[in-house]
Amino acid sequence: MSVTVISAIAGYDRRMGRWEPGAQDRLRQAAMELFAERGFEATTVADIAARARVTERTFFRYFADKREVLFSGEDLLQTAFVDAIAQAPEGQPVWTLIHAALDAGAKTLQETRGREQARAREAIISANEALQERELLKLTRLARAVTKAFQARGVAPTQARLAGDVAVAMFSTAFQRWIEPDQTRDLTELLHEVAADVQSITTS
Amino acid sequence: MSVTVISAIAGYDRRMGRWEPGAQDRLRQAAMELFAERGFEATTVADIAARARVTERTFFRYFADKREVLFSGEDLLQTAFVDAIAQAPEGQPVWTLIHAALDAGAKTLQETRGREQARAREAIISANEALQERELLKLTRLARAVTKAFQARGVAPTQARLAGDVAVAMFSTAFQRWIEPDQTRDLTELLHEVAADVQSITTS
DNA sequence: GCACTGATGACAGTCACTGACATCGGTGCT
DNA sequence: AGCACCGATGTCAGTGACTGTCATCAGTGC
Repeated sequence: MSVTVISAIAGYDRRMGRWEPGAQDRLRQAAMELFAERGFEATTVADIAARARVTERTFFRYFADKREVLFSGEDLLQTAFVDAIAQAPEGQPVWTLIHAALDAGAKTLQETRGREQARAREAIISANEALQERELLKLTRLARAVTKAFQARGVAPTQARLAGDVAVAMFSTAFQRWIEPDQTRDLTELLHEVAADVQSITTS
Repeated sequence: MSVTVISAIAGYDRRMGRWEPGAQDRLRQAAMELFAERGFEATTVADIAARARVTERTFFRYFADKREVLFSGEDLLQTAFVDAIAQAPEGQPVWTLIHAALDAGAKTLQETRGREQARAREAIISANEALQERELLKLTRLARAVTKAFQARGVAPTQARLAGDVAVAMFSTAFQRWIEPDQTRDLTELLHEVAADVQSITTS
């Protein structure tokens, strides 16, 4: 991070090596800036590459496609969910495990990104359908990973799938409320509220 | 339908008008065939257009993009869900309304497509990530429509959102089981099973 | 010195998608 | 009949995302 900032401000000195290091980080940052300034569609990959002082080809060496630059490093969240489920004591009900996973996820999210950065990112994503599609794919992968973690604990396939979907729905809903304007409450607190809401819905 | 088949078999006679009618249906059918034969990526829009006896440009007049040709006519499902919620008697709990919406959706789905056609379509979609993304976007739109319908009945925003997500998760899960090989049970029956599973999960 | 590696550049190519304009049967009006 | 207009389609020239392939050359180890 500090390297990127310094080189971006002071310029890169060729004596330091053949190429300025940190190309991937520069690309990520350039993309975020340009998407925020002009929007996703109005930004070309060539624009991003130019701002990051590399070629377009290099962009595609680091990111599978133009959208992916906004979605790297979410393995952390998945790991948090899965580990929380796998490491919980034996014999606990599914609902308790979902709670544990959600709390672990909230903790990871708040460590990884602050609320303001999360807002900036969501503003970009919500302005573009293609980006929403990618986010939904990532969320579904998360849900399936949770499903797999439940199945590993012996939960029946259908229940495991539903547990994954419900957990992710709860997390997304709480997340949306967390980044609302003027929202000051903690993500964990909102998650507990959401959990109560789910229970009140499924009780006829 | 009969028009399409007849013209496809017998060829089109120019005396019948300037252009062979039913271009959109021909495009849909050509796309399904080619995606099933070669896969989505290995099929170009030019291929589809050629088989449907139109130009590539005409394809894009009917479908916003290459993926969309597999996802038209989903409004019916959404309408079924929303109407079922809107038209239910006053004072019923959310869980009962979800049941009603799901049953209406199941009925619509079984009328629109048979199980075999649903299987063929899912086989194509599950073989390609980009198509999965589009399907997830459609499902999320469905969930949001359900959310809106619940809000219109006075359900609080957060609960309404969760209700939409849970309803769609239940429908997707039951649908997946419905199209499993050798599955003979009815979609409605599977939905009721899934509903019981959700309740058992959310009960600690 | 010297071979080798790994990150990058250079460049040509494919394909999804778009805008602008041309074409010409059908339809209705006079 | 003649004529003007409409609407579905064709034609064509783009732009931009993404890919395959080969060249380059500082650093590294021997």
